[in-house]
Amino acid sequence: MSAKTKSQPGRPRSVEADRAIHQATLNLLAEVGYDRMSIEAIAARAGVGKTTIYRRYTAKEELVADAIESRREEVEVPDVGNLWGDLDLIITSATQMTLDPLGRQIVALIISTASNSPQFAQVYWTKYLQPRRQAFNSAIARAKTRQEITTDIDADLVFDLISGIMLYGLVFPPTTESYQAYVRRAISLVLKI
Amino acid sequence: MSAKTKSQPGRPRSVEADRAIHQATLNLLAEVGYDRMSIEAIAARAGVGKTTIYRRYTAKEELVADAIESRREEVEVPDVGNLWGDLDLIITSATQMTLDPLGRQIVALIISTASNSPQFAQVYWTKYLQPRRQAFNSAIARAKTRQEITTDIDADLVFDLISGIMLYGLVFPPTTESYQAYVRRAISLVLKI
Amino acid sequence: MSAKTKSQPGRPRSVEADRAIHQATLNLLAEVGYDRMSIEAIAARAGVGKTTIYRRYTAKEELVADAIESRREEVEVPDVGNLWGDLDLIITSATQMTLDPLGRQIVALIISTASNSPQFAQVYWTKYLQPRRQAFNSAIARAKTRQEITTDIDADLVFDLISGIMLYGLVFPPTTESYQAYVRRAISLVLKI
Amino acid sequence: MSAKTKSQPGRPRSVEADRAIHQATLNLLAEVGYDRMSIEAIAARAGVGKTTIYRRYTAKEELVADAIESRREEVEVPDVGNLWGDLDLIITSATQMTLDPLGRQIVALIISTASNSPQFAQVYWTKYLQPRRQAFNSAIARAKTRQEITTDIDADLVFDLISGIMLYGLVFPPTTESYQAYVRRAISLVLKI
DNA sequence: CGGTAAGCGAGACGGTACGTCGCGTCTTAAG
DNA sequence: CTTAAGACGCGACGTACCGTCTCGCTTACCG
Repeated sequence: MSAKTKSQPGRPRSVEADRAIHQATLNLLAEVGYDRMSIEAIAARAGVGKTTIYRRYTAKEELVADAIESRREEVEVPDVGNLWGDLDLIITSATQMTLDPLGRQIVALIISTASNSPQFAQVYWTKYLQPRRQAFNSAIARAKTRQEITTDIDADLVFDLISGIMLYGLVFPPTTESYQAYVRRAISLVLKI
Repeated sequence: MSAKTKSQPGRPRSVEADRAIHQATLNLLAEVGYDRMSIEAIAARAGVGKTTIYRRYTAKEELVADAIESRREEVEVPDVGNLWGDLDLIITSATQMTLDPLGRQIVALIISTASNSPQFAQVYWTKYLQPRRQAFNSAIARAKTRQEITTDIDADLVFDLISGIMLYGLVFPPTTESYQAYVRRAISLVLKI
Repeated sequence: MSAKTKSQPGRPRSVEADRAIHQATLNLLAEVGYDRMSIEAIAARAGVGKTTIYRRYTAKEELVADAIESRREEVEVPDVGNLWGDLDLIITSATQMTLDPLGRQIVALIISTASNSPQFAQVYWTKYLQPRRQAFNSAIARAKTRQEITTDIDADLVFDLISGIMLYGLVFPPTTESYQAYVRRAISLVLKI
Repeated sequence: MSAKTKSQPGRPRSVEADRAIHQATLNLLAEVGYDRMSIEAIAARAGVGKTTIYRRYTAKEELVADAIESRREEVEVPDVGNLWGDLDLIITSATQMTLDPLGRQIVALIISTASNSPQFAQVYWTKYLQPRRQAFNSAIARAKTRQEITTDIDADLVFDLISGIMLYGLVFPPTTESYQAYVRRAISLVLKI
């Protein structure tokens, strides 16, 4: 008895509107950034009444979090055969997200708001951090198998340290070397290799 | 004699107004936070016309950066005789900044905006990070002298890693242990001690 | 059936707001006069957002012209049986308008602005001048019937002359006699009676 | 001995500044009109500090009245040998004042403010009306001498009626004939010629 | 199959804050 | 003691969005 799809009375919410709202939100986020992005502009861009947005979301945060979450985004789990190859892929994948304007805005937004807004922190965690942490754990496990790493390491803490330095490097970009080189140097130090 | 202090024509800007604006800005920042803080309210609180603020700053960022910069803040360079004692003092000093509301807001603000605004990044760097980096370097040097540390380490990079994990821990607070314990564990790992 | 009353989409404009705006405008006009009357004050007095006013009117002139026009004002067409009786009523009716503060302000405003603003001139013409001109024409016609007047006169031009002297007398009030006496003297001269 | 030119202590007021202020005031009056003309703009245009203006005048009215009064303006008293010739000259002289922008603004200003501001009424009276009234009186007197006019007329009242119709014609311009023709027709009627 | 109930676009509503302009006063140093 | 310059506290400007509220009009389902 699938009572799950119990239909409510009245006209159902339009999925077209959902899509249009998500799209408009992401476009505007990329173009003007979170702060300068007005609900009014989103509604106009999506060709939708403001009511239709406010019926779905009570706060701008919710709206944007949902829009970000709706983005299809694959995090590939690489296995190129050696540790540094895997790590480079992970770093690159994490970094290239900041290359298009939307990615930059999303990162900036997460940094800005994650600490205040569980909303965003959650989305960011499950959507971006979690998959990469898993990929990282797998890479480390494989490296141990290959005996590239012999010592016991706290993979989670190492991952956090690397995430931390990457975050820090975005906020205060290194001046004497490239971002990539800087991060690689940090990883070396942490992994003692 | 250089004519540096060449006086401009016209009535000079009021230093009283400067002070009042700084004070009102910091108070409101602590009370309602950066986003909800209106220029109008600052002017009212400071007993000053809006013009007087707009004459000095073209953007809210500038105003707040300047107000933060104007705060007298001593970063003591501790020397308690052993490495962990020194490190604990540094961590604590960095952490306790987030204890009063103003400190919390300032940190949140820096995290929020530093990546977008060179303005804030610069202030944060010279006012908060730089002194602590120096203190850290001294502590490491003393530890070497005492032979608590024998290996050669890249103190700057280590400092960045620690700063990074502290930042990361603010954005995604650890769930299974205290912030302090989390940071100590990370430092241990990085310093291999 | 013509589709004249084709209803626009969206929420219709509030007639309550219309009324409140008119009333507040007239009150403030009477209290402080046109120049010192701020849109902000009107909005506050009417319990209405500034936007609601700016949505309806692009200029203060328009707003005030509309408010004045909305005033119900009867111009009685007198017939007391002889010419001078009729004329006195017309003069009095025109004059007494300046007795309450609102009337004074409206007259002052029309005098001030009519030459610059077709807006006001039009309102004043159709609302105040036209009815009186008609009343005057009727009075003259009746006087001819009664043979109080024998010569042929250009009633419109005479009316303009009288209006002119009344205007002139408001701008440069006579010093040696009353306004009413001054106007009567002028009418005598023009009508050669 | 002539203590008239008793010199005050301190620096005397600059007559250059006086002239510059007058000139700037008249220029701006012509360009943007009385209402939109700001003291700040006058000071800037005149190359003068605001203080210098406020020291001389306490109100905008005073300033403008003084500037207008300072204008050199000749009202010629014509005598061309017959009444209508004289009258035409007077009408023309009065009318052509409204041809350049400054003239238009001055007339509009006088109409606007004369009834409220004795200041302006006085200036307008002595500077513009009085001379023309005298010219008119002379013309009438000469016409009597020439026996162009035989009846006794109240020249002052007639002048006021003509002034009135000219004012009225400026506020509500005649639509079926020229201003000049309209005024001539009115004069005919009043003078019964 | 016709009624009922929610969703929809549009856009007006009372507000708050924006950044600008001008007011009339004041404070400088220079003359 | 005046001057040019220009900062000051203040009040209003006209605009942009906020989140809420009507409108007339679809949609769907349910009895």
